[in-house]
Amino acid sequence: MSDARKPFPFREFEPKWQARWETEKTFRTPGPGDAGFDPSKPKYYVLDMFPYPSGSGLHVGHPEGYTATDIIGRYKRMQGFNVLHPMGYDSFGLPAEQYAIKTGQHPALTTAANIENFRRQLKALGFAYDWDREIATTDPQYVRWTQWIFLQLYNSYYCDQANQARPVTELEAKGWSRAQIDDVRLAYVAEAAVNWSPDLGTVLANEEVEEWRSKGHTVERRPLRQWMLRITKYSQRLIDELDSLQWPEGIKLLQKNWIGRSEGASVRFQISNFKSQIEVFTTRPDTLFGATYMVLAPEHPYVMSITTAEQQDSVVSYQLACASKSDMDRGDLNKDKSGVFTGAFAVNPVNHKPIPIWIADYVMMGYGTGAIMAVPAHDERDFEFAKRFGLPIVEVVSSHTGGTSTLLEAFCEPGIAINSGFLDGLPTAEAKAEMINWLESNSIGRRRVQYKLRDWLFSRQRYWGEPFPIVWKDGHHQAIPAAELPLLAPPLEDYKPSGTPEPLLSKAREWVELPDGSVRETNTMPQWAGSCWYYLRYCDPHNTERFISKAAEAYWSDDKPGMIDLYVGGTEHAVLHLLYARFWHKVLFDLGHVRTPEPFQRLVNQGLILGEDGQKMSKSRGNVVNPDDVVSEYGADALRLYEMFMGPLEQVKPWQMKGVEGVSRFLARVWRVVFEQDQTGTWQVSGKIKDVACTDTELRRVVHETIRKVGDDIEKLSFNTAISQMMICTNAFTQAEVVPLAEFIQFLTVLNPFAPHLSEEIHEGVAAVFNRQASLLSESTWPVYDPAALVRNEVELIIQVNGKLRERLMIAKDADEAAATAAALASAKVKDHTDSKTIRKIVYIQGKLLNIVAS
RNA sequence: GGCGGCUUGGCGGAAUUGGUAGACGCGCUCGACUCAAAAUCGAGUUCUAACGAGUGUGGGUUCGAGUCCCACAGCCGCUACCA
Repeated sequence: MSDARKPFPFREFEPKWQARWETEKTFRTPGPGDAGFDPSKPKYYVLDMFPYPSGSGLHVGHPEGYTATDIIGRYKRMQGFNVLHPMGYDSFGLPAEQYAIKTGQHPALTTAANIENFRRQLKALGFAYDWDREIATTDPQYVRWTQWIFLQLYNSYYCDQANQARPVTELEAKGWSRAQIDDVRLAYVAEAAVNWSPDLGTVLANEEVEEWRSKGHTVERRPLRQWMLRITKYSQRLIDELDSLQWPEGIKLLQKNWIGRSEGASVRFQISNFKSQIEVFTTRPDTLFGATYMVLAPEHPYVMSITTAEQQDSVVSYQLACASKSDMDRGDLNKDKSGVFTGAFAVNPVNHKPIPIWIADYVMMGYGTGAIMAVPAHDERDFEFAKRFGLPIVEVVSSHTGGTSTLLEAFCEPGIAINSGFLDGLPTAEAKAEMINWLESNSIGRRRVQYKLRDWLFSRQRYWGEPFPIVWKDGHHQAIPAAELPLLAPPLEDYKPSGTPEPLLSKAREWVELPDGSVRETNTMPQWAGSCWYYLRYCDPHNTERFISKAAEAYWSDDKPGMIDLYVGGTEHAVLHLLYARFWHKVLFDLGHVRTPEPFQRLVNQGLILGEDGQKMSKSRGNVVNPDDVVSEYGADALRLYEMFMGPLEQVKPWQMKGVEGVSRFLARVWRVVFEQDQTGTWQVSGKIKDVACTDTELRRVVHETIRKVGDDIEKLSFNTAISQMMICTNAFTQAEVVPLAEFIQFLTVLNPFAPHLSEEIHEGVAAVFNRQASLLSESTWPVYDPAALVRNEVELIIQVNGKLRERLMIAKDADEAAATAAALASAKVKDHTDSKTIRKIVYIQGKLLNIVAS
C-alpha cells in the first residue's frame, strides 16, 4: 500500500514524535542528585523483564508486556508520579558464544549489533523509556558491580541465630580458621554431580538440559568442582515472605513447591558389623515399625565400604549404569524400579530387626540424606520395589482397626497405627509426634524440616559470562581487591570447547597465570547473575562509586516490602530468575545495602501470544509474526493497541492479523473525527470541531464515562476493556454534529498512553487551528471526570416474571418499589405471564431490575 | 502421577457484591456512495419459522447462577520417583 492510501499518515508522524521525545528527553526520569529532581513527587517504579538480545530481534511477545507497562508508566506520569520505566539488555548468554564458535567473531561484536537492532525496534514502538538509563549486563561498568555483589556473597556467611547473612570478618574476629570460614561462605566451592555437555563445553542447569539435548547436544553427568551459592539458607524466608507480595497465587505456589518444604524426622539406623550409622529423612516417622529395608542412592558415600564381596560386582556395575544417566533419564524410567542388594544389613531401631540395605536409583543423592528407610506398606515406590524384589511388606497403618490380610497397593493416607508397639491405636498425626518424642529421647533421631531446594550451581565453563573475581593461591581461593573490578575476560582466538570440563578461559594462559604464582579462577557466572540485580542499577546507572547510591536506593524504595511497584514478564521465569533475584536481594538486605526485603512488590505475567493457527509461534511452523512488518504496514500505535485489545494481559491468546486491521480502523476513525482530506488529498482540520461548551449531555456523559472507565481499567491492567470504551467514545464523536474541543482533548489525553503518536499528532493539529499552546500531550495531566456528568435520570428497568425477562421499562432512577411494581403490572407483556397466577413475591433492585415471583 | 490455568456466538473476547448473557472488535449479510471496485458511512448478525432454548457435562443452593457448592469431562502449561 502506498503512503497516500494509508488511512492516516503514521509513517510521517510516528518517527517525527519519536525524534522529538528523544531530543527533548521527554521521558527523562530525574533521580536524587539529578537536575530537575523533585523529592516531593511520589515515585512509581514499573519494570519489564529485560530481553536477551538474540539475533532474530524482537518478537510480538515482547511488545505485549512492554506496551502494558508503557501505558501504566505514561498514565502514572500524567497523574503526577515520578515514573521510573527503564529498559536494558540481558546480553550475556550461550547463543552469542555459539555464534562466535561458528564465525570466530568476538561475542561482544554480535552482542553489540543485536543490541543495536533491539534498540531500533524498541524506539520504533514509541516506548516512554528514559534512554539515559539503558543498561547491558555485558557492559564492563555493569560487570564490575555484578562481580562486586558476588564478592558480597563470597564475604558473607549465614548466621542461623540472627537468621540473616553477616560478613565473614565477624568470624575472623572470633578466631575461625580459613578452612572453617570457607565452609560457611554464601559463595563456596564444592564437588557436585553436574550436567556436563562436552560439545557445548559447559555444565548446564537441570532445567537447561532438555533444551540443548533436543538441539542435538550430548549431556552427561559427572562430578566437578563448582562454585555454589548457599540459597538453601534462605529457604524459609523465601517461602514466608511471599505472603507480603502481590503476585499471582499460581506463581507463589510454584515457588513454594519448588522450595518444597516438608516436615518429618531424621532417623539413624545402625549398620550391622560397622561403626557407622545411616541417617535418613522421613515424613512418616509413624511408620518406622514397618521399615523392612533401606535404600541408598547409588552415589552414597557408604556404598563401597558396606558392600559385601559377593555383591561387589553387581553393585559396581549398577553404579556405573546409573552414573551415565542424568536425573532426567532416571525420571523417564519412572515406574520401572531397579536396584541391587549390597549384602549389608542395618538394624531397625524400634524393633531391633535386621533389614537389608539396597541401592537403587529411585533414591536421589541430592535430596535429604541420600538414603531412605523403605516402608513398602505405606509408600507407593517402596511397595513397587518390594514387590519386584520380594522384600517383606509389613502393614503398620490401617484405615480401620485390625488391618487387612493382604495389601494390594500401598496405603498412604493417614489412619490408625497397628503392629507398632507403643504407637498402636494412635491416629497418624499423633503417632508421628509420639515417635519423634521417642526418637529424640533415645537420641536416635530428631524432628527435622527438609527442603527440596538445593544450593545454586553458579559456575559455567563458557566464555561469554562474568569471570569470577577470584584467584587461587596455594590451593586456596581468595577475592581480588574490589578496586581491580571489573575483571574482564581476555579475548580468545577460538571459542571452541575443548571437549574437557576445563573452562574456556583456561586457554588464556597469560591472563590466568599471575606473576606471584597465583592463578585466576577460570569459571564464569551464569546468565542469571546479571538479571539478579539489574533493577537496582536502573535507579543509578552511571554511578562509579557504588552499585547504587544510598540516596537513589532510598528514593526508589518505599514502605512496601518490595521495591518495584509493578513487574511484568513471562511465566517461564516463575522459579528461576524470580527466585534467584529474591535471594540476591535478601542478601543485600541483610548486609544493609537495600532497605526492602523483597525486589518485586507486584508481579503480573503476560500470557503467551500464539500464532494464527493457535499453535506456539515457531520458525518451523512458519507462524511467526514479525513486529517490524506490523509496524511498517499498520504503524506502531496499531501494534500497541492491537496487542492490548487481543484479550486480558495474562491470558494465552492467538494472533489475528484481521484484528490489527480492526484497531487500525479505529485509529483511523479517531483521526477522521478531526481531519478530512481536501481536493489535493491533504488532511485539514474539520469544521466539526469547535471550541464551544458541550451541550450534548449524552456525548458529555460518554466522554466522562470514558475518562472514568479507562482510568479504572488501567489500574486493573484491563486494557482490552479500556480500548473498547474508547471505541464507544469515538463512535459517539463520529456521530456528533459538533465535536466540542475541550471534551475531545480530554479524550485524546486518555488515548495518549495507548496510542501516543497519533494522539500527539492530532493534538498538535488541533492546537494549531485554535491557537492553543502546543505543549506535548504526553506531558499533560490525566483528566478528572465529573461524576455529575455520569448521572442518568431515567434508567431502563428490567422486568422479570419468575426470573425470566418479560419487559423493559424506562423509569425514574430512584423510583421506589411500589412505583416500579405498579409500572410493571401495567405492562401487557407482564400481564400475559401473571394473569392466571398469584403473585407470591416481588424482588426489586433499584435502578436495575424487578422480579415478580408468581405461581 | 502431582500442581496450576482454561472451557461463553462463525472467531478474539465483555459481563461490580449472584441481577438485561454476548459490550467492543473481527467475519458475514443488506443498504448508501461509485460506471465499477476499494475505502468509507449506515443497518443487521447466539440458535430457533415460532413456542422457546442457551455460557464444556450432570446435579445442587437461590426469587434469580457464566458467576456460589458438589461430581465429571476436555484442552493448555509447568513439574516429575523429593522419601
